[in-house]
Amino acid sequence: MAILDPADMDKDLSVGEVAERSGVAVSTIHFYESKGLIASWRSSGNQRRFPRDVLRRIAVIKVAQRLGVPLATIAQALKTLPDGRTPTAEDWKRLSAAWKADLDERIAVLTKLRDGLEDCIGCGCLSLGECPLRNPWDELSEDGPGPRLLDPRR
Amino acid sequence: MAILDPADMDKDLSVGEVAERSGVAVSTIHFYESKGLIASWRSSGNQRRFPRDVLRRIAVIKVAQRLGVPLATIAQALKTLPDGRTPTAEDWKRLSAAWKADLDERIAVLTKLRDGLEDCIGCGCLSLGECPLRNPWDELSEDGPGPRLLDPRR
DNA sequence: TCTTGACCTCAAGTGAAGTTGAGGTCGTAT
DNA sequence: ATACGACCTCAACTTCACTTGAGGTCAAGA
Repeated sequence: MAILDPADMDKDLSVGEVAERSGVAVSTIHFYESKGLIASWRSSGNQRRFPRDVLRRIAVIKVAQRLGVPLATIAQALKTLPDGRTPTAEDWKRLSAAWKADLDERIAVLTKLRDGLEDCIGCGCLSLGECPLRNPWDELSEDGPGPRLLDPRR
Repeated sequence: MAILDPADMDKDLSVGEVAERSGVAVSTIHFYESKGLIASWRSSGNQRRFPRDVLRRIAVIKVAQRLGVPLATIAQALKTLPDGRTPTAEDWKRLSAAWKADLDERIAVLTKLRDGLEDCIGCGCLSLGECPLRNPWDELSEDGPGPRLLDPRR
């Protein structure tokens, strides 16, 4: 099938077309479908057919991944949308704002870690109880019992 | 054996003692040894005995991990030390300075990502070619062909 | 008709950083 | 003498996000 034939512009997409247009591998698309992140119907010959908005869904997934959001969380977020619809601009605003908060948190943790490291490079002590890098239980990062935010790569 | 008997202060440590004093699991110590991060000799009864400086080595490993350095890299760094000695304050200064650069880089990437996201939350476009979040090939993070720094969780 | 290419399913492999379990040994306290 | 805890090895399992491979189907072009 010719790619980008103008007459086909509103037709659903095969898995290969989705792969080409979204930049992800075919196997990844299968995988996302198995995880419920995207959906397809089947042609008479049992081939997947994707509505065009799958491209936007994949875009959202990819951006969320760059933000460090795990696939399972992305899947959950997408399921909160009415009818499992593809995120509108409004939906995206809500989702991305939430994810941005996690990102902020992670940046804050890493920044504190860096500052602690800066203080510590000179001393070379690494002494337990004195060195802020040694035990994660101080203000460097709220750890210990209690709720835990998005894994800050501790 | 009583723990912390003053008479034993200069003896080598069993794996259980190392675990207790370093706060890592026994299985983790086995694992680190298998990866060449630490070393031990064996007692007459085939039990591991660790020189005391293993505690400092483990401290270095743990801090490096918090910085996001993969174990394989830590292992390599430790091997660059003469005789595979445990890092001195001077060694630590050198190693941690290098790792701090990676950390800085990661923070910079995440910060740019956040800024891009901030600009994008309002628009909700996610349009390829316009949205800075969509393609990682712009100044957001130097990708594409060429050397690649420490994986910025793309 | 035959071959090619895109597609299908399902199972298994990858790598990081360990954890868990089975089955066995060592040494000491009772 | 025996029980107990700490130790031993080795293999297999875990999670995440996929990739790879084997074996099979389907439709179109030469």
